Amino acid sequence: MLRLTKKADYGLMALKFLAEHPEVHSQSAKDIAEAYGIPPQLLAKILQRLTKVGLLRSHAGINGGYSLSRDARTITAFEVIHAIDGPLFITSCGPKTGSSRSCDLVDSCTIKEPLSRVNESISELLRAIRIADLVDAVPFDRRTHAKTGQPKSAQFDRQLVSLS
Amino acid sequence: MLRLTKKADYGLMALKFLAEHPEVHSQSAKDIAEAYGIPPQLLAKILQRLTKVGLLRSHAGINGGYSLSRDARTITAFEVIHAIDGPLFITSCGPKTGSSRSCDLVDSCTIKEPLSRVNESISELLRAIRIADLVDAVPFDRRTHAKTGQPKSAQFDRQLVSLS
DNA sequence: GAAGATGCGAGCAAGACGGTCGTATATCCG
DNA sequence: CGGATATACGACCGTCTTGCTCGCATCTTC
Repeated sequence: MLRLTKKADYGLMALKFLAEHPEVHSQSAKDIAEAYGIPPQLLAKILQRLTKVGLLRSHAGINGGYSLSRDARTITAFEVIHAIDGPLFITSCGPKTGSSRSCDLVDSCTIKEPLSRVNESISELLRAIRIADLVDAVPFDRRTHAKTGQPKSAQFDRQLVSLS
Repeated sequence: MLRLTKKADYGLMALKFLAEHPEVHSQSAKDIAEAYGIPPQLLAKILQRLTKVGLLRSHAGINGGYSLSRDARTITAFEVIHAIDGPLFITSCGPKTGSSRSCDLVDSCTIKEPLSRVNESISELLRAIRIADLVDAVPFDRRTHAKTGQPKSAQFDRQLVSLS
């Protein structure tokens, strides 16, 4: 499984949408939701959460809506996912006995430590992906014919290529 | 969350346990479960699934149990997770309209394609980790003092270091 | 044939997830 | 002012997943 939630998907899609329309001052949650067929009220709540963590700026009132609070090239997928889904642990047992329900085999779980390094790697992977990268992305079938001169995000490609 | 299930954790722990005790011909599910405080019946089902995909060999009867069907250095974490949790997709929408419930915005999901590359990267990451690597793993605080001459799995370290 | 093991299906409680509703509040415009 | 449009927020709810148990059949050794 290892999949992220629909809410995180929606959040990323919304940020991408905002990044694609920089000329519009602010887009309402309803507008974005209709563009993708997302339940408007659900998206609204997601955008509110993204606003609370400072990724978005909100503006109420007529012609109000949301806008990116930072440049799309500085917002990482990790931030978005973390804001919506909370901290990600590949191990089922969280690292701390804090707020999260720590499983009862914290001491006997011999596998948690080596996998926490994988966890860190995935985090770094997501930290290397920025909203701007999603905007520039090209479908696979067109990718082969794309002129590769000066890609927008060299680090993004390097990260992925080095692993495949 | 992006975490793998407890079942996958249990499966990896069990395989690691088997890899750590190569001298014993076969360990029963009950023995392994007691070693880690895992519900025996649940672990039994997990091991049965791992047997069905060919990662384990089972033997019924008295003094029966499970044993690795291949060398621990050839079994990847990806195989185990895939066998237990099924295929992993970082996007909430599966790639095919097949068995899995494909979400209704397959066409409007503009984010699925770029993230599928991340998905592939994570797969490669897990494919690079073998059960033998889990056995050799050393806790972090002891890791700094460990003599690094000839590590057991150079590729494992290289993969992780290159990302952190 | 009894004991100890796997194989397998059904079932079940708790929680997560996706989504809705209602209401309060802020802002713009006429 | 007052209506229209938007965000802010909490409560709620149905459904699916997850973790786990139970029961029974089957296999194998002593």
